[in-house]
Amino acid sequence: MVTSSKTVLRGEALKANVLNTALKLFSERGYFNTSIHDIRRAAGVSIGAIYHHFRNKEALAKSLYEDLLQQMDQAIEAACFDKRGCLEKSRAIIEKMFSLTLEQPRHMQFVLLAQHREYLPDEAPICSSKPFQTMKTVVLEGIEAGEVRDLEPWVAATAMFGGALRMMNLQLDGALERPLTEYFDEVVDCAWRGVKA
Amino acid sequence: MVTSSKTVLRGEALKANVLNTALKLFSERGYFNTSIHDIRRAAGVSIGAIYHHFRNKEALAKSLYEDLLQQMDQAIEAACFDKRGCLEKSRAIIEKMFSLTLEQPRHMQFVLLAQHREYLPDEAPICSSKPFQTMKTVVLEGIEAGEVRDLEPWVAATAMFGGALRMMNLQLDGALERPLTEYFDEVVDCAWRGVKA
DNA sequence: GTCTATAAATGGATAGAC
DNA sequence: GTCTATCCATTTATAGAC
Repeated sequence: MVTSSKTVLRGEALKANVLNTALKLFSERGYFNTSIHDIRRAAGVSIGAIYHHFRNKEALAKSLYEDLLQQMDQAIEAACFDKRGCLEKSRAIIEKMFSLTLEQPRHMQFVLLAQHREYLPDEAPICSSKPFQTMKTVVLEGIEAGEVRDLEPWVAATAMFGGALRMMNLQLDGALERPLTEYFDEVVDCAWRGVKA
Repeated sequence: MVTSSKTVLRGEALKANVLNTALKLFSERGYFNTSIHDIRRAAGVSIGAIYHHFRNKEALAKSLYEDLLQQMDQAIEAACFDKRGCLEKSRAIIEKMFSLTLEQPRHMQFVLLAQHREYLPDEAPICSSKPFQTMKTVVLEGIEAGEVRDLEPWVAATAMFGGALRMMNLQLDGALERPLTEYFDEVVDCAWRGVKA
């Protein structure tokens, strides 16, 4: 994905390089601590090239954010595609989110932790984004199927996934001694005991 | 707390007014979308007065952040001071955090959701702050007392409080139809079923 | 499509009067 | 302790050559 700085990129390849570089910088230092000049320098391209591909800095961030949200949603949908039942689907979702947090911490940092509304004023809150809707739906179907107790939908969803999301938070903050995946079974077990019928 | 703009404040009263104004703007628009000039205008004071009381913008934010964290910790400690047992203490903590979220959403937004390390580089991650340590300790004591299952400490703490924290998040994002406190009993019930011995 | 140079504005911070 | 005026660095974005 990261292309040698010797190679002179053009067109779509250059655009992809800008996106990768921007994601790296945004997730490491934050949106406001990253200037267009920082991206220009790190990507080895010119200001003009960046503004040719993106209307402004905000559009660049928006493109990144929406791409990553969509990728995350596809990963989650794919993970529970062949699973049946609320517990199995929830397990698959948490397992996938945990592995993504370990494999692509920057992506997850940028998507989950950043306060996007500070620089993307028109963006909906992350809790109403597709991946989070998917999680809520899985739990709702569990209630209808009688696998999950008849709880208020938001309560049921946060009880099922809230602990896992906090653990991802801890991993990204460097608070955990062992890699996230080693806590997986206990996390799912606690959440399921909390909501199961 | 908010003083009339007609009143000309001086000394500590002026300083307090600057802090209140800064908190309001930081929590509404974010740290980077708030300039010193914005604070000056909204507080009805001069740039010079602000820089007399605070070394720079970062020191102002740091003062706010640490004050609020301490207030939150005191509120939590006070809430479970006279309670006995992990369940009762956890209930009291969540109840207090829920009411704070409703009464002082800006404070909680600034303390819990903002990415402080982007502008306070030397600050520890929020998960290692005093209030979060208190929550973890309460659960740990529950394990030692045999009230809570023998879980990995981080898992136990996130299972007990992760759902509640997500619910606070939803409230602050305006996703909930009813006020947070109405979900209280179900939230605590789910969390406790997840961890109890 | 990509480059360099530069415009235009903003923001943090200081100086010095009162 | 507070004020006004101003400096200087940085940043986003544009213009125009290649």
